[in-house]
Amino acid sequence: MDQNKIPQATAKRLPLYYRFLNNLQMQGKTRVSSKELSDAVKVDSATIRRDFSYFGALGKKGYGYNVEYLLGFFRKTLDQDEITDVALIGVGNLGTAFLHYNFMKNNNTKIKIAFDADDNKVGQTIGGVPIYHINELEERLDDVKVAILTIPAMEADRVTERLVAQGIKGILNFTPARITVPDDIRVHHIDLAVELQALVYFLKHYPLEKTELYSE
Amino acid sequence: MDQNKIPQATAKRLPLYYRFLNNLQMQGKTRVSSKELSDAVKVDSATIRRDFSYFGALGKKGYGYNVEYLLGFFRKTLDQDEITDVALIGVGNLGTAFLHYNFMKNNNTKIKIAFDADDNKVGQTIGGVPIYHINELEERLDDVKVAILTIPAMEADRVTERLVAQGIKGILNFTPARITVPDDIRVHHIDLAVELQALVYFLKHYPLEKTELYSE
DNA sequence: AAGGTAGTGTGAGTGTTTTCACAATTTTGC
DNA sequence: GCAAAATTGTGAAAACACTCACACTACCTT
Ligand SMILES: NC(=O)c1ccc[n+]([C@@H]2O[C@H](COP(=O)([O-])OP(=O)(O)OC[C@H]3O[C@@H](n4cnc5c(N)ncnc54)[C@H](O)[C@@H]3O)[C@@H](O)[C@H]2O)c1
Ligand SMILES: NC(=O)c1ccc[n+]([C@@H]2O[C@H](COP(=O)([O-])OP(=O)(O)OC[C@H]3O[C@@H](n4cnc5c(N)ncnc54)[C@H](O)[C@@H]3O)[C@@H](O)[C@H]2O)c1
Repeated sequence: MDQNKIPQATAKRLPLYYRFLNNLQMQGKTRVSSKELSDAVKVDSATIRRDFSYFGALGKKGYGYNVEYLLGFFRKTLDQDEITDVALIGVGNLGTAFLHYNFMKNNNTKIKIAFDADDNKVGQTIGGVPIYHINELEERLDDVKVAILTIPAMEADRVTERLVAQGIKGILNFTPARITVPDDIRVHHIDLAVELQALVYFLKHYPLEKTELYSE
Repeated sequence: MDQNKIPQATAKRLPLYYRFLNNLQMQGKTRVSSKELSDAVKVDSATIRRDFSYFGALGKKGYGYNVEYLLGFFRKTLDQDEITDVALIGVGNLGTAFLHYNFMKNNNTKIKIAFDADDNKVGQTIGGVPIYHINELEERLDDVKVAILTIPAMEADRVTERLVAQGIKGILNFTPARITVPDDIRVHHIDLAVELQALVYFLKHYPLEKTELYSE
């Protein structure tokens, strides 16, 4: 839809910039430099300028960026105006935490509906989100296009297939299973155990001196 | 300590390989090819071979890799023999989920101790992990070197400072705050709201046809 | 209204990661 | 015991990402 000239790495940082700009605005700041932004979000200032430059000249030389303007620009770019509905599959430990949180603080996504296989959970409402039985997936999902997967790894492939059949286009997968999907479905894996192990590995094997290695 | 010739990107994939090899072994498989691994973990087979090659020649041409041998090798490389103790700070929605889970299924990390500021939580034990008051951090932390941060963003910087003062070397930060640390402390951010927003952004703005874009 | 200052936008350079593609080698089946 | 099949390990190329460094310009101060 847009020019997909924007590098993947840049796209991943946009939500971060957006959130920080929001904070700035709430604090009443009207201008900001790439240097200040850099200190706050821990991304090199040249990288920030480069990132912004993919969208054109948003700043002013010798001045910096106008917070209001930049924010307005990103709001449009990130489609912050329309809310994207999300379905959550699996109301266990993690799923429940997400329902309570619900990603609504300056965010454009909202968990609208949840599913679980456990009859004790079905019928409840957590954080304002109704929980239905997974058997009702096909009739209840409507046209939700994004799903968060927090079910046991064993179930992941089977449920994924059903989600895809219902027209889901994006999946945020918290299970350790690397799920298989058609090419036009986007899956982001967040594998918390791997993240923790990787952190430990880096601590043990990498020179822990100078040059903080940025977050991801 | 080790030769840090291994690329960052490779290091992040190691735990993933390790876990999958474990599964294979439990299924009784004795050999595996980079192609099979590729299908399972969704990483290009050439990338897998390259990754392995940093550790020397682990496979045999025309045959593949011996699961037992490879697993043994990674066990040593990833220090799976010794368990790394972890502290969890903030026993709220997310923190509680982590305590219940505790990363112990084929993993080398264990949450050993938790802290919270809420007196109602202090004194409890969740998933076998005792919860102490954050005021006791300095006396109770012992020589734990890794912390998981699941407190409100507002508190992040203040608590981080205390953690660093106590000798913490690695932080897995789930708060949206980009915390500031000395250069020799490693921080990995996992920003769930950003992940979700980025997924939505990709769905809307990137050609959703062919070529699945790899996870992480 | 002019000179100093701050700070962008970007060309060019560097570093990192992925992918291609194939010679080398072992296994497998006959 | 030989030919075909399988699959590694890696040089080389391509793709991607980050950073340097500076010309340029808008703002600010006096
Ligand atoms: N909790 C953590 O800290 C943590 C950490 C890392 C990874 N994970 C992964 O996240 C996933 C969820 O973890 P959890 O701790 O929340 O597990 P959990 O067991 O607490 O929750 C799983 C939920 O899914 C439901 N469920 C089971 N089968 C289902 C199905 N077919 N359809 C719909 N719902 C179904 C269960 O009823 C349960 O409520 C797991 O794959 C786990 O490996 C969790
Ligand atoms: N829950 C989610 O799904 C989710 C999603 C994205 C991001 N996050 C982030 O993760 C963090 C935790 O989220 P949550 O939902 O678990 O919040 P929460 O409010 O449920 O839990 C926070 C816990 O930290 C404790 N706490 C507060 N100040 C403390 C201090 N100084 N020291 C020790 N403990 C302290 C509180 O008592 C509470 O138990 C937040 O920063 C949140 O923005 C959460």
